[in-house]
Amino acid sequence: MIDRLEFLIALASEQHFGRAAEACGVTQPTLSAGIKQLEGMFGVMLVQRGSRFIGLTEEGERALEWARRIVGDARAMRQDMDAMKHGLVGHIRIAAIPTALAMIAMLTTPFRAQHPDVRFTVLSRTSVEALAQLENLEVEAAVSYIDNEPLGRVSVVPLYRERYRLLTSADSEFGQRDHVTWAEVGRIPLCLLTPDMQNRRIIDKLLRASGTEPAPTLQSNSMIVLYAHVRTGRWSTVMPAKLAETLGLTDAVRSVPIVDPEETHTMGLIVPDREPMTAMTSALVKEAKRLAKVLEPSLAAGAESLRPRPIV
Amino acid sequence: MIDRLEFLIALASEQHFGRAAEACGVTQPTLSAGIKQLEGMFGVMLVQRGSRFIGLTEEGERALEWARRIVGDARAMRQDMDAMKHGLVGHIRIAAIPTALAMIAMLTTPFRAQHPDVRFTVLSRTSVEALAQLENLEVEAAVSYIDNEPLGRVSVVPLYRERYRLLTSADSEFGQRDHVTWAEVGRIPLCLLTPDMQNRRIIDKLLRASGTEPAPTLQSNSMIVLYAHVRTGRWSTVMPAKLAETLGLTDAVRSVPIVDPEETHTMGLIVPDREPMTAMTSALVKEAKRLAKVLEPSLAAGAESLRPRPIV
DNA sequence: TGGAGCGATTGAAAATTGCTATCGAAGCTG
DNA sequence: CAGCTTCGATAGCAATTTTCAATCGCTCCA
Repeated sequence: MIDRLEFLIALASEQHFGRAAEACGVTQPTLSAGIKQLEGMFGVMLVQRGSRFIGLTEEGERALEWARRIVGDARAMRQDMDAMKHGLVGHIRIAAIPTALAMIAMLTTPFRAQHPDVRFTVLSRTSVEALAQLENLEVEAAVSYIDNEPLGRVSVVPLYRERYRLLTSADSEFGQRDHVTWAEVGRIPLCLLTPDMQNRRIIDKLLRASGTEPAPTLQSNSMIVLYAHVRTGRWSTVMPAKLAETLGLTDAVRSVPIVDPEETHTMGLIVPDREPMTAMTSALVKEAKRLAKVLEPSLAAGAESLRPRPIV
Repeated sequence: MIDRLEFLIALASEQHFGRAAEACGVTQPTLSAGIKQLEGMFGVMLVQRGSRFIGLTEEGERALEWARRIVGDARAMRQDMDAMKHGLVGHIRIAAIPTALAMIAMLTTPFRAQHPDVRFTVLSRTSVEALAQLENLEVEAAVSYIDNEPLGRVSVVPLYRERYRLLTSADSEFGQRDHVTWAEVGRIPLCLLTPDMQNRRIIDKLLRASGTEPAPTLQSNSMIVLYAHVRTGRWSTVMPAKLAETLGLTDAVRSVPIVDPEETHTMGLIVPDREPMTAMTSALVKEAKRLAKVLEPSLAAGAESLRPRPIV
């Protein structure tokens, strides 16, 4: 039964019977039959039938929600039983947005000190991709904004607030200032993330609110690229303070707080809302809470509350 | 896989391989092998092996939590797909505590008007039994106290507050009063529910707080028994106002508010906290919210809030 | 010490599963 | 529009898995 549900998930994700089958490690007829079995068992069509894959039916979409949940729990159960066997052993995959990548080390390093047999995969993703991967069980956790775009059915641990800095060379127009306004930032040429990144959208919004149309002279989906350009002394960029600290400043590069408005956005660890949590997830959550206490005590205090009872 | 998990649940509930097998509709060797397969798949012992069933291991208990969840979701998925097929058809089982039994009709009647193909089973249970049955997937919903003893992983819809009345004959000591105190109630002979009922424990606590030791002259686990005794004109009892209204008063029986302290306890509909909810559950929740608005507008207002995002 | 109860084991029958090969419909191309 | 490709469905067959009836061995208790 559960393997059929995996077929459905794969089919929805690949939108193609053959590729879905390959992803599941079975042949196409097997996957085809599996879907047909689900349809028979429920007595409803799940996929729109045509000469090729068109899409799921309404019932199929609903079934997909359940399938994701059940398959997710089944995998979590496996992981959890493994953890009961050997202590925490295994693999955590984390999807993080580019501006959060540098701080992941603050999470993974103390975690590994406590659980040496856990391996990590950290993926750079847009916030939308990160949530999608969490949903599709392709990662165990995500680090992204938790106060902006709507999240799905997840639990969050607030980690810190992003405060923005202008990174610019010491001898540039604002290189010696102790703060600049967004309006001023808007006047100089910038390297920024690509617009699929939420950080870029936030910066765009702040620039527009201050009356300038964002027109970066260079954009990339990697912070490394932006930073490398700033290091040449000829470019500027905007990045969160935490990230600027991690990258380290040189004599040539200064980090200038941007004010007016001094807007902040909260970053957090996002994990599937599953009860019981797997031992792995709950260890990660525990570490994240500890980290939050260090990074931003005010946030952490609020997050200490127990899980509220859902009132529907 | 899922059927094996059902084996585990049945085994935990029956504490006996043979009976568990029967409950699952398989033979004992099949169930035995199923459990062994789970153990093999996870690489851990789930049951304490001995000449007879002793209990689950620690890992087994943990696995049981997951199994309940996964099996519950799988059943919910089936129900939900059925509902998508024919509209709302099927069976809702509700466990309610005795003092709430009368108001169930206010939930089921309008529900059935909208969904004529749904059948109901309403079971009278103690609050502890009701929650256990909800947990074991033996009922779809419960109606019980939501502000006293801790609930499990469930969603609640507050319905109304229980306010207590003395039901007594018109010609008895307090028959003409417009209120009595708990201390006064403690002085007269009462028929009360048995102590396994939470309502009884609440009343006991209130009586003790007012300085009398509860010593009912008759106790029963059925409100009907209590009411029948009061109707004879020779007995008194304490019951929630809502229930007293439903049973209807005669000239001979009066309902006197009890004050000092005028304590109230909240009753609510309790359903599994599952996302997505089945069509059935969500229709029931919707009806319960509507009912709450009629019964106790102040409560309903608070309950309108969306499900809070869990912050762990 | 013998019987009853419980769970494990065994071997054979039955059911299910998954594969290869192939088909037919639809879309694309020259 | 013929030929080619892609996609999903179907058929037949081999392998695996599942289930059951029968029975065994252990333990507890009378």
